[in-house]
Amino acid sequence: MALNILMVEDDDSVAEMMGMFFKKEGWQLQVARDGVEAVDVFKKHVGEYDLVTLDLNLPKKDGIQVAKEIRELSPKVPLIMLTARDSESDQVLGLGIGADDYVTKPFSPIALIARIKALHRRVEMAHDTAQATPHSDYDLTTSHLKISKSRREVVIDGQSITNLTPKEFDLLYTMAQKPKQVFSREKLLELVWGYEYYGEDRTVDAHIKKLRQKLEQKGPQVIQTVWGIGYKFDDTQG
Amino acid sequence: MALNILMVEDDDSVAEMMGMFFKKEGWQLQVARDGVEAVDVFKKHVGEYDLVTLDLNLPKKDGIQVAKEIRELSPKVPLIMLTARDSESDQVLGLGIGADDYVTKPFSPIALIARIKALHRRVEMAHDTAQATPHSDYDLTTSHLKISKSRREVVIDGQSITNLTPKEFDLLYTMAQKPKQVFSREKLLELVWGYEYYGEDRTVDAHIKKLRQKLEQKGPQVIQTVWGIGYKFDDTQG
DNA sequence: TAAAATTTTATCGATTTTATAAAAATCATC
DNA sequence: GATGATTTTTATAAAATCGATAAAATTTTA
Repeated sequence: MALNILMVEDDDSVAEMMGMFFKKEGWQLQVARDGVEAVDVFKKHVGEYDLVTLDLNLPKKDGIQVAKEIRELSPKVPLIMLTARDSESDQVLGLGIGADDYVTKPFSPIALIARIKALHRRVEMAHDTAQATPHSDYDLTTSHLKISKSRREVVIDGQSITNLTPKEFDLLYTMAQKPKQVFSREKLLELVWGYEYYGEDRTVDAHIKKLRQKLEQKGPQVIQTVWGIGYKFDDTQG
Repeated sequence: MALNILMVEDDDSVAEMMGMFFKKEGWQLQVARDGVEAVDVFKKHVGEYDLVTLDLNLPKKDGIQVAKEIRELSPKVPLIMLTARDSESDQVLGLGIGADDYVTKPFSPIALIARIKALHRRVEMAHDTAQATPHSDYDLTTSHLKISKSRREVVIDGQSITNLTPKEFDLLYTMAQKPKQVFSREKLLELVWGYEYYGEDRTVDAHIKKLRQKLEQKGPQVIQTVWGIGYKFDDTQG
């Protein structure tokens, strides 16, 4: 993941700090210091940025206006808004600018990086599935089950399951994407709950249990325990 | 996760409070009250701390200088800077010396603990290749067998073995990485069980026996006893 | 060949890990 | 805000593994 990021930020210290963290990740950073510069730079390199972060309070032209103009140039580029207060975040959402995420200041560099990775992963996945399943309702098919992300529905041996909770669905989908691969509880926490979540390993167990309950009413055992390591999805046996 | 943490903090009330919270987590806390003490303590116990938290504003020697000196002694030790909310220029300087995260004061104990856990997990994961996404299904192939670390699976003469315990798998993988090389029991204890483990040689024998049982049901003898020395992996004969 | 040393095998309690259920906390919706 | 659904935590039971020991088998050596 070698990202090219445009950061619109008037506070040099913030930009500089993020530059150092991005460098560690191997990412390129371009900084624009006010709204007018932001639009100019984006226009000149349209299509080149993988992601834009945008401060709401900017000199010369405010963040909302900049967001709108960027959206006109590139309707799909991932956009993260940086806002000073929660009330502003609500504003951003209310305005329907089409920001993909927002982060309130002050934020930790790690947190912003986590958000960028998560957002980028979402975008990549949407891209993949769009290519992979243009003719099918389902995003993923294995021996015994079919999964539709848009409908949040799982079909196991022809029987539909629509009552999975969000966590249950995400857990199943994450593991089913790589059948037979063993996922540690820590890895599942990172992939399903997100980098910024800090919970107990046992939480995963609890969700696995409920997921198994719902799935195994209607089909074979598809989630196996790998003792001392974690869990895996495999519906090719039994 | 039993961490040993060095907290460099001149405010006793902060240190004391964190001490209580860390205790709940089962973590060890060492406190240094000024910059000079910090470097002294770190130097004396170099390599022993899993993580250092460092206040930027310290008596005697400032946090930036302390960070630099700690970095020279241990380039990789996770380092979290604690900074006053409005001194962002300090943040930048602090981060220039390779801090891994920073937390702005005042912070809640829970938040700092969360950051510590996240950072520690990140460091652990960087070490841990077992959970990484593989390029191929198998990490290692020899005459009779293929080994997949991510699946914790061994295929011997085309037949899959998925019921190896963690120790059994690690033992096989360790030896199979260098076929024909003889490993003493001590060496295997070190490589598989770890440096800190002080156990009996016979333990290795017991695990070798169980491993052979599982493997030799489905294929040829792949682990040979080297009398008076130890064991080796070799599946080129038989 | 007999004795000594080493390896293999079998067994078992202690420890670690996982499953399950239920309580507590959080979140979302009206 | 109250209510119900979801998520998380906690407690305990159940299962599997680990590590030590000792006995049996094998190999070495005297």
